[in-house]
Amino acid sequence: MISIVFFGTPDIGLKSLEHFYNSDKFDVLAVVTQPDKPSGRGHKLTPSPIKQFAQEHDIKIFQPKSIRKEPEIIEALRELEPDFFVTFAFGQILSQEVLDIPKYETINLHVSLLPKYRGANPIQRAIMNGEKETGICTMITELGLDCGDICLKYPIEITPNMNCVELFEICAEKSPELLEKTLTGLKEGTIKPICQCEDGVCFADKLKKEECKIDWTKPAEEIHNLVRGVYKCPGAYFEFQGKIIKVMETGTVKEELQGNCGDFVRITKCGIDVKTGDGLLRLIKVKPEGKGEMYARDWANGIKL
RNA sequence: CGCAGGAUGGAGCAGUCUGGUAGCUCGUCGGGCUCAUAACCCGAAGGUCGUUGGUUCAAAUCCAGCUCCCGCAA
Repeated sequence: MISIVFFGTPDIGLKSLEHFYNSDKFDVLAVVTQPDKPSGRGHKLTPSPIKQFAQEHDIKIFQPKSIRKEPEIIEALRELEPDFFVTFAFGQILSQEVLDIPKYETINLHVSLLPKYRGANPIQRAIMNGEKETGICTMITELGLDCGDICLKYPIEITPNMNCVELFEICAEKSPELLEKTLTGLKEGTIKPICQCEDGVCFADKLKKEECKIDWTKPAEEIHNLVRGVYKCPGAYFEFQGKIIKVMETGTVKEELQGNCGDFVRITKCGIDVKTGDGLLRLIKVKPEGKGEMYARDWANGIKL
C-alpha cells in the first residue's frame, strides 16, 4: 500500500485521482486543490473538478490560497505521513518545506516531453507550433519550473487535425498508468530519475487573449495550428461586422485565389475559404458571438454572404 | 443579484418596434438540363413561432413568470 496526497485542480487530473482512489495498491489520504473561485455566468463560487470528486468520495480536502504561506495546512499534511505527494496541474508553486514532507518523493506529472515546453500551457503550445509529437512525463518535483529529474516518459503522436481538447483527453487517459509505474518504481528502487538535458529547454508561456485573434497575413498552416491549439480554451477568433466569430474547425487548401488576406474568396458546401498569407484556410465550423457552434456554410447562409 | 445576445419547418436567418393569411437562403424528396458537377431550371413535403399564464375580436409580434442555449468578464 502506497499512501499519497494528490495535488490538482482542473479535470485533466481527474482520471488519475480516480485511478488512485479505486486502486487497492494506493491510499489517497487527502486532496489539495485551489480555493473555490467565482466562475461562469453569474459569478457563482465553483469548486474545482478535483474538489468535487473528493467531496463525492469523502476524501479530506485542503484548499490553501497559497500553500507556502499556510503553516496549519503544512502541519496537517505532515501529520498524514504520506509516502508520496503527487502534483498534476495543481496551479501553485510548492516550497521546499512542502517538498520535504513525504517519506519518498514529490512527483509531478507534466504534459510535455521535458525539457521541451516547461510551464503553463504545454499542450496548446505544442499544437500551435505544429509539433508532430508530444507526451507526458513524470518527474521529481524541484523548486524551479518543471526542471526536476525525469522518471518516466510516454510519447504521444499529434495528428494533423488533432485539437487541444482531444490531446488533453489522451494525456488524461494515459496519465494514471504512468503515475502508478512511477510511484511503484520509485518505491522499489527500479527507477533512476535522469537529469533533464538543458539543451532542449523551451517554455510554454501562458496563453494571452491577443494571441488567439487570427492574423490573416500569416500562412494558412500556422492559423490552422492556432485554431486547433487553442480550441475552446479560449478559441481562435476574428471579428466580423462588430461581432466576435470563434473558429472551431478548419482545414488548409493549397491553392491561391485572387483577393486580400482575410477575404472570403470562395464559399462551398465544405466551408468558407479565406485568403491568407500563404494558401487558403477553409473555415469548417464557427461559433458566432451569442450563438452555438455551426457549420461555416450555414453561417454564411444566414448572414447572406 | 457582474454585463449582454438568443430560442420561428432538418440547418442558418428575416419578420416582433407599428398585433391581422408563416417568409428568405440552404438542405431533403420528385422531375428536368448536362459528358459531368459543389452549377442551373421546374415541382413537392415539412412549422400548434421554447414553455405557462395574461391583454385583445385577433398574438411569432404586447405584458408577466419559467426552461434551455450562448458571448464577454472572472
